[in-house]
Amino acid sequence: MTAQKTRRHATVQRILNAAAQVFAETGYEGARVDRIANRAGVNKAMIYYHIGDKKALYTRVLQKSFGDVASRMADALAHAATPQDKVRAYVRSLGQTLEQHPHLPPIMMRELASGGRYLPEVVMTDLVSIIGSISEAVEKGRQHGEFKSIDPFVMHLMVIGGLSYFKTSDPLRRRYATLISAKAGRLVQEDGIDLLQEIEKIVLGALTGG
Amino acid sequence: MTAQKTRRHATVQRILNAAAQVFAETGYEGARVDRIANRAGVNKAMIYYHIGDKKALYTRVLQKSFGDVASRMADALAHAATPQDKVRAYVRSLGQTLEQHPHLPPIMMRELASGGRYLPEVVMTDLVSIIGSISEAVEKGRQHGEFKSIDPFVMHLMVIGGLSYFKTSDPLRRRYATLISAKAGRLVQEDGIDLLQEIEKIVLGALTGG
Amino acid sequence: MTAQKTRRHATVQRILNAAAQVFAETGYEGARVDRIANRAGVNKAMIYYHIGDKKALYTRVLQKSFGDVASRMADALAHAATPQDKVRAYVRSLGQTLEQHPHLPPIMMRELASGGRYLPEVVMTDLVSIIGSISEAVEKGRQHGEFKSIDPFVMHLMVIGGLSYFKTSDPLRRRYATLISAKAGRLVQEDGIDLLQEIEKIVLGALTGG
Amino acid sequence: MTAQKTRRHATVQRILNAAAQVFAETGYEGARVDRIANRAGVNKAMIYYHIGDKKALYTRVLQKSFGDVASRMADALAHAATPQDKVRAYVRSLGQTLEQHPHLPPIMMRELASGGRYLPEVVMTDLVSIIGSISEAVEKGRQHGEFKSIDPFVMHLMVIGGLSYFKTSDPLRRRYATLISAKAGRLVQEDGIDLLQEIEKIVLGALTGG
DNA sequence: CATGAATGAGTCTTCATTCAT
DNA sequence: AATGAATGAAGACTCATTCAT
Repeated sequence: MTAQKTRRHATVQRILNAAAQVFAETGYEGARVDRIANRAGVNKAMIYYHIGDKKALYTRVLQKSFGDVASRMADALAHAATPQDKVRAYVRSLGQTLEQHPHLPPIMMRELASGGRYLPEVVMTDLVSIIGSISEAVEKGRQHGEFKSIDPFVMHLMVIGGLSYFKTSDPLRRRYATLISAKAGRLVQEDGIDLLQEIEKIVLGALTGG
Repeated sequence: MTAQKTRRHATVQRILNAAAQVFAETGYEGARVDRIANRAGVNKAMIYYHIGDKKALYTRVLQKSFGDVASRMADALAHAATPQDKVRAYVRSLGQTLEQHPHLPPIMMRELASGGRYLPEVVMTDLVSIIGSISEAVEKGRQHGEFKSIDPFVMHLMVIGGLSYFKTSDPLRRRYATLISAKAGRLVQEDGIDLLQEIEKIVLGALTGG
Repeated sequence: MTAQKTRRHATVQRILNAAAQVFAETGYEGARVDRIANRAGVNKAMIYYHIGDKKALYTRVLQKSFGDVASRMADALAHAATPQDKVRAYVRSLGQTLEQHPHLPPIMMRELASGGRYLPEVVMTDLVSIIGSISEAVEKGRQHGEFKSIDPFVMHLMVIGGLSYFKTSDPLRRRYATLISAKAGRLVQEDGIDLLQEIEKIVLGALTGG
Repeated sequence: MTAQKTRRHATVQRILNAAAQVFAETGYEGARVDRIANRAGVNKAMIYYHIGDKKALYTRVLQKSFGDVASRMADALAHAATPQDKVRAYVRSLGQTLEQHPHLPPIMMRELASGGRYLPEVVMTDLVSIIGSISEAVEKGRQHGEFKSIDPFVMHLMVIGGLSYFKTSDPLRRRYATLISAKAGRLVQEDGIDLLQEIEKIVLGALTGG
């Protein structure tokens, strides 16, 4: 029984991982169930057997992925003391989570692009709770006189949007590397760029600056 | 003859506008040629006659849309004198262009999400030139001692990403208005928010601050 | 325009006829849209283009077929004067209609077998109106003292059921011809049997007899 | 060993009963092996283990069901003395058997509708023997001068067809009760109708009547 | 130019059947 | 015997694209 349960769980995980990849690469409409099955190394019918139809599969992927973002963020913020630390932890947590779930930015961006057509409420709750937490930190910093009055929602969108755009523009930056270095010179960094540090610098600069 | 040319031009424009909308709403894979024809009020075969297949249609939409972004930006930067003015003009130009072409953020985000699969080089050239211009302005400000050392590429991604996320999250913000106000309180602004001013504040704050 | 309309109409008719055959032979569940398209000599997608999905196609077939039964019956009864003539016309009309639409008995029987799962209300109205008409005739005959008191609904079920069973048992009677003549002897008639006359004899015998 | 045999037998019976129901409700093509297994409360693979594939299962159901009809009929006719009694016993036996095996009419009707595609010869032998018996009775009645010359095969089809149509039309009569009472008035009876008595009246009326 | 009809290659989904444990 | 997992072959339906008029 335990052996069977383990086997089942492994199959489901393989399916969900493959699905996350394929959905990220091609979007919901472009994703082919066949392709997901192939990449997961399972028979296509097994997806329907273990999970359900394409939409159910997509929802499972969303829940799993976004749930992880929220729980990591909650953890990170809980371990930070001062507002400044919380802001740093916030940027760092987001950055690390997106690093470890490279399918997240594409999926999030497509969801937004389609008006959140398939986004289940559970996921939305997670996302809103993140905004709530960082807003709270910014507000507290303002009350303590450490921070200037900055709109935390706009700030959050710039951070998450900037991170997403950076991550997803990677293939383009590689493909058009010569074009870019010709037109934009040394200003566009190589992989070596410490993205999170730069974002942190901009955010804290705006919050604390002159 | 001229009358015919005008008619033809009008038809093509109607098709391109309809296509921009549909591609923005549903993405390339989700877009249906039938739907585009319907929304343009033309017979489906006319799309093939006037423009070509779905891919060609998509490329035309991309070129038309992104070309406009670049030319407006060039214009805006040319009329700004100081580095600070240039940064303000940059934010304002981007914001206004996206305001007038609401299909742009979704299309851009989906393109990035798919690794720029269909992005033609012409478009890429436009995008890179924008980055080049703003980088130049930032660098000049730094040399003048007005600006701190901020990575202009990361800054640009935060601006364009923030704008895109803000625009495209509108339907979600409406749909989950109650959920949002419950969890994130007054911190999430209503439509009244002056988005561009907030972004400007953050960017200039980071560039000039403390 | 007229040429196109004619062409369209012809295609639709070919589809409906083929569908009636295939639904009769194999039932709704057993029918293959591919097979219907083949038999109609049209591309499968044309069925969806002209009519709709499998269910819509089935409904169309039912309406067309049963509608014909009802209108022929109304016609036949209108031209009969006395109750006895009406009963004769009733049997004859049913018999002839089923003769000309050999797919009707199988379809009706399967519908009944499945509890009328797909039977649209329009069809039911037709069927009920037939029962109403013959009931009226039987009642009138009873009031005139020509007929004994016979339940017209049961009588109708025996007539329509008997006709259906006779028509649909034809292939079995052929396949097991030797078995039948061995066990049931001369009592089971050949094709030469005048079915309608026999039914008429039984019905009128019961109505007027003894 | 005997305990095991009993267990096995019970399982097989549960499967056959469930299968009879499901085949009756949805036909062979519409029946799902999963559904049969569920309704029987056994694992799907057990059906293949104990009985065989879907077709074998269907054949088993047919044999079991129709075999019962024939043996009950033989019994009933054996206990009837006069031709009239035999006709009464015939109607009554058929009616009671169908009452106790409500899945029989749907299955029989579907078989006929499909030309007896899956009907095994054994079953056909049973059915023919019934016709033989009643034909014999009718013929004897005619020779004794009690009966008029009525074709016993047509009569049988009307009886079995009428019974089948009555039984299977029950759900439709319930669903469209208001429609029916509006159009066909009091003529269509409630459940209280004594169907067998009515059929008997019609059959004996035709056989003996003036 | 314009339109409705036609086509063929998918794409999702289901299901009878078998396998491993 | 019994079970859950696995498989492969359809089958319904869609859609980009082309054709005839």
